[in-house]
Amino acid sequence: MALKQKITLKHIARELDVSISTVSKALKNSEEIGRDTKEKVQAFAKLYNYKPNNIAISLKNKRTKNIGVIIPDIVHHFFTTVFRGIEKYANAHGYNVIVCVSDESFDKEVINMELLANGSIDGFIMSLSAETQQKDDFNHLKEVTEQGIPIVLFDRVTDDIECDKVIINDFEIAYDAVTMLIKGGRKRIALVTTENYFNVSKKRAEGYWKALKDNGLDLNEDLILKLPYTEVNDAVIDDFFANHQIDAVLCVNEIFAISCMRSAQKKGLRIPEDISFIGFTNGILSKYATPTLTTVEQHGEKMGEVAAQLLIERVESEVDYDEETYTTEIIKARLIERDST
Amino acid sequence: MALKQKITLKHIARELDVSISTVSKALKNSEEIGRDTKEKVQAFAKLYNYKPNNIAISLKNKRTKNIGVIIPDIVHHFFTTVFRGIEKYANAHGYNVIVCVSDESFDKEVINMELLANGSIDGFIMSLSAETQQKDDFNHLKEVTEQGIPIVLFDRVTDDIECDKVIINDFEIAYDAVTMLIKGGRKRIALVTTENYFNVSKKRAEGYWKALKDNGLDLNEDLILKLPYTEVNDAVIDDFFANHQIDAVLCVNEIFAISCMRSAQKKGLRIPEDISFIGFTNGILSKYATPTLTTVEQHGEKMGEVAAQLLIERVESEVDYDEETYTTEIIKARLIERDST
DNA sequence: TATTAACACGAAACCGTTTGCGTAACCTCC
DNA sequence: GGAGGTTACGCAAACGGTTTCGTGTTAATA
Repeated sequence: MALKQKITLKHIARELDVSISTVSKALKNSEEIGRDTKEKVQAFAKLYNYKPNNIAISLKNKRTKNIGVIIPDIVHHFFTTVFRGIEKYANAHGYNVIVCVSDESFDKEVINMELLANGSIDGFIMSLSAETQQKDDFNHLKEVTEQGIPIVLFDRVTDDIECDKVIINDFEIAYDAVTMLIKGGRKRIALVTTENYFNVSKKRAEGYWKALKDNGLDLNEDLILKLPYTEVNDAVIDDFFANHQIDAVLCVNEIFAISCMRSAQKKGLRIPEDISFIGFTNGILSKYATPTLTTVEQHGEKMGEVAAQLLIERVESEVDYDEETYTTEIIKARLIERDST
Repeated sequence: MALKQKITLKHIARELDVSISTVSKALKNSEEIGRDTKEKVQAFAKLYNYKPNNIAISLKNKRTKNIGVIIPDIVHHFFTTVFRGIEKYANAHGYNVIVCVSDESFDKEVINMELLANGSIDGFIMSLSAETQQKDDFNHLKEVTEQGIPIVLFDRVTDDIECDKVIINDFEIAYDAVTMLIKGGRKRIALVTTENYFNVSKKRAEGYWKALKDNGLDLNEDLILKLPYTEVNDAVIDDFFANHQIDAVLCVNEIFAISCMRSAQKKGLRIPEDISFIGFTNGILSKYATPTLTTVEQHGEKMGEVAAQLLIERVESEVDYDEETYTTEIIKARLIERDST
């Protein structure tokens, strides 16, 4: 479809028989331009609904007012809430958001970043894909930062890259959750988690261990179930519950928690009388499960807002730090108690 | 943060002592340029990792390779799946996706569209906000199409705008769902829906009516519950179930369905023995509810792909139709039977 | 030897804006 | 009446590419 001619400065200039620069200045209400001319130009521009071309301005300013967001998955409650926070803050500050989904794939992450890094965006907000964390390869991030494009990492971060970061206090909140279970009289507390290369899972596991230790409980490796993040295999979970004496479970996400609850219920256990459950991510599932699930609210929207704020501030700061100083913001998670505990 | 100088054609040209045009052509492997020069330029470009500036290309081509997506909500299973489809297809065809969330607000929808329409995108894919449907005001869409920017509407569409559309067969699938309930022996079938200004809800309601009528059942207005789309008020639902004899419920979304199931369960009804439930949107809730929910799979991802395809084809078609001919693609929904029926 | 075609490259326009600087025209004041 | 100061505007470069057309050099042909 051929675009119909949008009106440009040139058209206005030709029509009013003045120069392009005069039109430009007149529309900006420049002192340089005479009263009459300004009024004439502004009236004409309004009449024909002139809007400056963003692309041309981007080229001139070397600023696109676009933020690139790269997340592993969009059909995922936590990421969507973070995204909402980003979008909200960005929009309120005149920025648009370009989203790319890495689909947990290293290659897609690389490709997406390269695509966007060629002028399309002023900076990145991202959460690392599973594969990237597993490979432990962050050269694509390094290249981007070396080009002077700022990155803000959230949730799934890495120490290998120097940039602003936004995370939750995974260790502490897991510690608190397990401590709460113990205070409630639970002794055989299971942990259902993903592989360790997930930074966050690792920290949550450490919080779990520490809480057990601090309360005089042994760390029983048998009570730790590691599941692939992709597909929940109910048989494995059923097996786990069949072969272990468990009176409480900490799960690193909602789906794991719900699946475990179902398995326990199938086995005839009563929740929370016989067994308690705590999950991560205060999503729709936790709220509507039967029984409702006690869970860790990660304040995703807040994370997104903070991430966007950090990025925009850095993009707009004209200062060129000799020794750049990056901050890591920690969003305090909160335990929401419901019927599963 | 000051951007470090990215390498441009000009740099390469100066360095190799050739003209900018030669460099440009050499990198495009133009026949015009000699073998030696080409190799020299290409090697140099590779060495310094030259990548053309997207913005400059956009300005020249008047094509951004960006798609603007405007949806009412991002923290919503259906919209995220559609988005995933859009993103997937778009990315595979070299397009990026800029997302704006209207938040069900007319004003935000207008502002977002105006912002993006000034050169940032080649076309829109959108689903109308609740407020827009309620106000029945589509001038912002008209303005955009009159500028020659194509729009593809999905799910929440309007007849007032001539453009490509992607919808599901809401009427038929609601008809089928209710018919199934009737065949299962249900007689007092409730409909839990939103206000009528939602195009889709209206069509679903019509399917519901038709199925009742075709099977000799009376349409009982008492058995229709209209809820606000924003917040589910459990008290209202409890009230509804307390005061009506109901043996089956068709809900226009997942949340309504789950909320209703809980209310029925509270009342002591057994699902599906005493009462059956069917919802719309095959999301995470339907899958993990107890009992699992029979639901209408809308194939959101497919919708997204089709929408993206329609848009991209229109954007890339050079033809300027005298009488533009628009298509409305209907994605066939599918009933997924689970334990609630 | 003069004509011409092929080759390899550069100049310049263009996309739409912004902005520093130059300058014509008028005014003012001594 | 010339110096100096405003005022109001235009020119041109710049952002980073693409592309059309022109041209100098060489080699093939008449």
